[in-house]
Amino acid sequence: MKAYSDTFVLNALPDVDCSAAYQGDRTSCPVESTLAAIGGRWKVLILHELFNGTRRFGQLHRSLHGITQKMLTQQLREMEHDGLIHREVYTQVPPKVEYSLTDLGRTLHPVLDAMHLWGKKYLDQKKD
Amino acid sequence: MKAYSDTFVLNALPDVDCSAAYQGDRTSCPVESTLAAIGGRWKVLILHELFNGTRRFGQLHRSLHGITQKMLTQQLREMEHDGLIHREVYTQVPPKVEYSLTDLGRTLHPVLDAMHLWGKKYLDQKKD
DNA sequence: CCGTATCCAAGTTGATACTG
DNA sequence: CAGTATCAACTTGGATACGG
Repeated sequence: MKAYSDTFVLNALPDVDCSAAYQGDRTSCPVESTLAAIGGRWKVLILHELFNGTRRFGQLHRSLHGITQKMLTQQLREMEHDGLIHREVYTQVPPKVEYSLTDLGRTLHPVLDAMHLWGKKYLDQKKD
Repeated sequence: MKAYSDTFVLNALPDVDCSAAYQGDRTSCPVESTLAAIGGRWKVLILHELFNGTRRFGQLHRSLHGITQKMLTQQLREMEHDGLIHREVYTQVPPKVEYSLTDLGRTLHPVLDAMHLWGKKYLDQKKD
């Protein structure tokens, strides 16, 4: 019980009434906001790509095996709207569009890192 | 760019090919597994409750304003199946069922904590 | 008290074809 | 190259009623 209390800032959680988060929108609870920002079908994979550097639309399309153009555009637009990524359009023929992380987007790294660490432990444990 | 590289274990991410995660199931990438485990409509709120202690079904139902019995049962069953929570049935009349976090469930704390911290920063920034 | 069963509305994702 | 547009399939969540 006390195993985590001195390791993590646990009582950061209760300072917002997350139990009442669903009156109206889903953003009253910060955890829900984070989930909304990265919870899309492909968003963490897109973030993973962009953490490795700037990418063109076509590059992302080829890297994220199985994604359709529609979904890629849609997820990128949402992340741009949320301020996580930057979209740079080069007016030329043929067109060229580059996507990169914003400063805010880069601050997601510890979140993804925590999720990655837990996921690995979880997958290991499931083998038993 | 190097702002985070010495603060976090960044290159934990690329050791699994997350880009190819969607061939077959959605669990090849550890980050996706974590998302699957906590991504339900009410799961982080349920976890939040259970981090504060053991709860009866009715208690959860009252705390999570707006949740239906069907959804509460469904989310609890999924989390039980994933090994995050423990379900203790007391065979008595009227029936009594208690839910609590497992050890694995408790290890989610740093994840939720990271998400909570980021969400707060995100919500603050959106006010501008 | 703690559920299950059924039905339905809404949202999400995908397949496919087309365009500046 | 980097998208849009349209339609169909699938998934999710909720309202309601009933049961041990």
